[in-house]
Amino acid sequence: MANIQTPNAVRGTQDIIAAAQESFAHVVQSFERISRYYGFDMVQVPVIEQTSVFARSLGESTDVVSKEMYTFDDRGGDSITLRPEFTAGISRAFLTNGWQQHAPMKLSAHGPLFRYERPQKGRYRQFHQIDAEIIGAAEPFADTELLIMADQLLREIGIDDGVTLNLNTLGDSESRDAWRQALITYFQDHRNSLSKESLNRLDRNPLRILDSKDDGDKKLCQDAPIIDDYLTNEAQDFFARVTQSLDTAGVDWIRNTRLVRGLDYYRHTAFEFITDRLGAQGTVLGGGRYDGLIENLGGASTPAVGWAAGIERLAMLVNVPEHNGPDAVLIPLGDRAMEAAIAILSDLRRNYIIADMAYKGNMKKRMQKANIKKAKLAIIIGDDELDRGEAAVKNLVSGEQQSCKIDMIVDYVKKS
RNA sequence: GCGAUCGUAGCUCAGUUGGUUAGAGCGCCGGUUUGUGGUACCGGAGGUCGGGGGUUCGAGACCCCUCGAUCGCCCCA
Repeated sequence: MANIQTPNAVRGTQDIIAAAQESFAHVVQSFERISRYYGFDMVQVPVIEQTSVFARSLGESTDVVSKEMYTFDDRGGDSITLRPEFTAGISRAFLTNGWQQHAPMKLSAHGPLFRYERPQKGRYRQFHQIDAEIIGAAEPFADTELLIMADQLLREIGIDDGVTLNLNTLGDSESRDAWRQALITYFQDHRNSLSKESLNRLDRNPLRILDSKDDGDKKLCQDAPIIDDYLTNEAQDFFARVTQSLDTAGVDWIRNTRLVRGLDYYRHTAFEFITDRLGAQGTVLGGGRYDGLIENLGGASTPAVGWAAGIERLAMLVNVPEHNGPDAVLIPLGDRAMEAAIAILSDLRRNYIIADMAYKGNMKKRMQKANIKKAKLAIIIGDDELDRGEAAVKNLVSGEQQSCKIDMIVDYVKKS
């Protein structure tokens, strides 16, 4: 062997097989199915976008934009960014393709995202999300529909009992700005008791202080102004209609007045489905309304709502039952038998029977292989059987063995 | 970006205050069984102890650097 240092996988990336892959696929498949039921169209959007797509929409001062994006100049000198989230790219697609004509549009997507963060459990540099957006709908029903859909998804993948829907409103721009100002004033007055991190947040993202895990901050937040006192009548009404519809639909939720979202574009409804089973990475699905985003990208004022969920995080909570082994494993012995086995194997598979072949080693090895794969039947073909036009079929669960005409094997396997 | 813990065989781990040829279980390969799996018994292969440097007569163990993982902060899905 050449003395070459094998390159490692890039930090924060992972290779997913076996049970983890099963769980991952289960989440994606459930999402695809459910999004069809809810009338969403799947979209594919690029993994790379012009950097400005994200810089303008997420907010220049957010952590995602200011220090977590994979940004580089391509060979033509354009600034390109690997998408750190879906919403901005989908909004860009909405504008550049003239999809306004289809509004309101219900779109869903899934795929890899990239953020340059310190990896830990449930947090990776290449990670994957499922994503659902409704663009061009200002009605509270759009918010509700997305939440009902999220709730159904979590139920269907079987993790709803460990996850709680936290709901809040950030109000319209007017409410949000007034509240934000009141918060700044309040925290300015108490800046001596703020933690170092929160002092930092005071300039960049004061709403986030409400999310602080520092005990001193938490205490301070109890008496901080809450959004309810700053909501306009319209904003109040909007939120009331969302919560009422959720109750109508039987979706459980709790009000969390300290829930704010990290990205600048959120207005009105903000929500997170939170679990305590993933340590620091408790948010499993999150989103809200982003009425201002499309304008930030140079489009006409367009209301929109959406959410995204981390596939890895969901997959870690999911319990996928071990899938069955093949219905049959062929065990040919000798060259003639091999040819016969290829014919049988093709025949089985064309009849939608899960089948495989053990073609290495001696008889014992091949039987072991069939056993390890958890096959129901082993179909043994040697020269003796071949001469009689038969195969020996052994039931690996009961241990019983019978012979079967080769042209009857498909029927035989189907019946057992 | 900050703090803590960790990194020994394919996997999970043991390795005493630094002391000869670094161990176990599982897995893998072979045999008991040259056409019959799961069980059992016997044998075997497999390690530059994450990487680099240093201290020492001697380093898997101690020190420094580096890479990676995990946990927390931060951030977020």
